[in-house]
This record gives sequence, structure tokens and C-alpha cells, in this order.
Amino acid sequence: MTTTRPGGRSARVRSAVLRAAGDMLAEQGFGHLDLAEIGRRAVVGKTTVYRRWGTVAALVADLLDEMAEESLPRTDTGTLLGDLTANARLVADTLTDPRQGPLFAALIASATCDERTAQALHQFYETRVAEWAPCVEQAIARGEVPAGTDPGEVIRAVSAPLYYRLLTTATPPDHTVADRAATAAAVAAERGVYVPAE
Amino acid sequence: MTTTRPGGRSARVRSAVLRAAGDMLAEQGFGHLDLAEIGRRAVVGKTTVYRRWGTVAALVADLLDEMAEESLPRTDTGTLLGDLTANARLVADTLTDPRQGPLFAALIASATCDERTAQALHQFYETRVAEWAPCVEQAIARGEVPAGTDPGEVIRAVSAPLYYRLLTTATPPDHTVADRAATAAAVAAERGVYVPAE
DNA sequence: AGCTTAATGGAACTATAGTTCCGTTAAGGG
DNA sequence: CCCTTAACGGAACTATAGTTCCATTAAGCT
Repeated sequence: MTTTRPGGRSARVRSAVLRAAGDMLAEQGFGHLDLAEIGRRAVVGKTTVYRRWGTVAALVADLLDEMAEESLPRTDTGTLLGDLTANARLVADTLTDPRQGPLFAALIASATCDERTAQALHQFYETRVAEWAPCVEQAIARGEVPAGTDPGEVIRAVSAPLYYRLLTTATPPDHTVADRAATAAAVAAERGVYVPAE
Repeated sequence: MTTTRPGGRSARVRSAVLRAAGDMLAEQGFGHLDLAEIGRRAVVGKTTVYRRWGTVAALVADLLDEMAEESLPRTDTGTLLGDLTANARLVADTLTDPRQGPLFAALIASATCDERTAQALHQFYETRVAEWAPCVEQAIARGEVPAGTDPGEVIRAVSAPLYYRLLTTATPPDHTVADRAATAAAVAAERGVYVPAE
């Protein structure tokens, strides 16, 4: 009988390798990054790393799959602006974090090089957006924003300026930028900007 | 006497290599990209490429420097919303273009791996933002938006959602998304969202 | 036109990323 | 507790990215 073995050692190896990969991505980006060194840091034979993942891109894709599973809890402040501001600050804090910021930049960079990685990244953000979408739905229910407002678009409108800053400027997003992004999204949403034209 | 030789052959080599680099970046991303193949496509000895640029990142930085020099003309429609919409559509068209879209993604990816490349990218976007900032200044003069509004922030607010879509979703920005981004930025700007606190 | 030398490019070389082989370890069923 | 075999890991091997050497070409000056 051919049983697959997800238990004990394999799982330990996977988590050690994914952790090492995340660390190295955060430290030196995904450019000159080789699987052998990841294996060395994870104290795992490089043969194993090459066999199970094969390429840096595939490893990143796996890391993204794992990251998509761990969801972080949504805040509920009772108002759209409050919720969006909480979200914006959370994202800004993540992108400003010395490990997480470079890590996210590296993940996005990896996705531009490999189709499978890109899919994993898209899935990750789809999940994240879906987690926060309810706060817009509640705002619709409360009558803060017009019915028909696209929740995902509002959530993305909050994150977009923060990521844009991270990637294209020398100044990562702070709380000022975060609050501004949240306010802009809330204002636009109230005005019905995120209601798709019929 | 030690004269530098910017003329004829050197310039021809540089432009051939930069063009080839841009093509290959657009086609296969900046991941598995080696200078030898770029040289081959540019019909330039690989020794020359290695000597003049040394690394992929340095070559991308040079490409960005060149791209920052060629400015594309700004539209002037007479209203902030009109100008921002024109800008948004221009950016969206660029990011949707089969060559330019992947190229910009690759440039951003490269910048996450190398400090010098990141600086070149930041400079590039600073230039682009500065080119469009006047349309916000005109809007301030016309009284469409409050005095003190940060022109750069408004321009970035227009581009951000488009780039965010390019990088984190499976659906590149179309004119619908572009118009929405422009409208959202205009609405928020009118409301004084981009006026820094006191 | 002729001279000097910066810049190029082919070929041979080195280093490092990635693969194959095979003996060893331990997960999981009997 | 033992047996089977999926998964691991060290070592030797191959492939490809990157470097060095030197002969050749052509800017740019007189």
C-alpha cells in the first residue's frame, strides 16, 4: 500500500524550510537566493529541498499557500471609517516591519517571475480582501455607503496606496499615510464611487 | 590624456543592450535572466556586458535612468477630474500593454533586490509624479481643491490602485478601474483628504 | 591620414547553482 | 515490536552563470 506521510518529520522539514525561506527573502530579497543555502539554514539536506520544491519560485508559492491559511482577526469598530483605518494601520504596520515589509516586497517580486507563484499570491490577497470585505457589507447595511458598493474594491483601495509607497518610493507607509488612505477610501465609497456602473 | 568616449560605438552598444534587456525583462521577468543572453540578443560580446554593467540589477538601474529621461507629455483638460482620468487611463494602458505591463512589473521586482536599482526606480517615479503634479496645482489655483493639498499624494493616489491590481490580482487595470481611481482621488482631494494635518 | 588607447569580443577558465546516485533514517501499519 | 518503504541527506557529478586574458577594432586627437 502506498501511503502518503504528512506526519512528523516531513511536516517539521517543511515548516523549517518555509521559515528559513521567509527569513532569507526578508533579508536579501528573492534575487540571489539559492535553495542550498535555505536548506543549510533550515538544517535540511539540500537534496531534500530540491526534491520537494525544485525552484525558488515553487518554494515561495508554497510559502504563500501557508500564509494564506493563517488569517489575522478583523477589527469591528462600528463605523466604516473606523474599520478601514484599523485595516490601513494594520497593513502599514506590516509593511513597515523590518521583516514583514521586505518579505512582502520579495513575495510580490517572486510572483512576477513565475505563473504558479503569481496564482498563489493572487489567492493570498483574495483571501485577505475577503476577510475584510464584511466591514463594507456592514456599512452598506447601516446605510453609510450606497447599496451595490463593491466591498473588495473598497478594501483594495485602502491597501493600494500603502503598497504603492512600499514599492515605488523611499518612504514606507506610516500611520499618517494609512489614515489618509482609509479616509480617502471611505469618502469615495460614501460618494458611490465603488458602485459599478449598471 | 585620458578621454572618455561617449560617442558612436559605446552609445550604440548601450542602447542595443538596454533594448534587449527591456525586451527580455518583459518576456520572462527578471528571475532567470543572464547577462550573456542579453548580450547575445543585442549582438554584443558578453564580456562587454559584464564589464560595463556587471549584474542584472545594475543593468536594470541603468535602464531606469534612461527611462526617467524620456518624459511623456501631460494632458490638460481644464478640470482636475479630467486631468486625473487622462492620467489614470494612460497608466492603465501602459500596465495593460503586453510589453510594458510585464516590463514595469519586472522593474519593480528588480528594485526589491538591489538598493541602487531601488533608488533608480524611486527617482523614476518621482520624476513621473512631478510631471503630473501641476494639474493638481492648477486645481488648487482654480479653487477645485483646498490650498495645501499635496499634489504628489493626489497623483500617487491615482496610480496606486492600478499598480496594486497589476501586482496582486489576476486582472490588470482596465479603463473602468482607471476611471474609478481617478474619481476616487478627485473626490478625496476635493474633500481635503490630501491636505497634511496642521 | 596616422597614432594612441578606450572599448570590444572570442576563448579559455573558475565558481556556483542544480542533479543524480545510493546508503541511511524513521513514519506508520501489522 | 518488527517490517516495509516514503522521505531524508551526504558525496560525487553536470550545467550554467560569471571572470580573466589577450588580440582586435574603432573613437578622437593631431
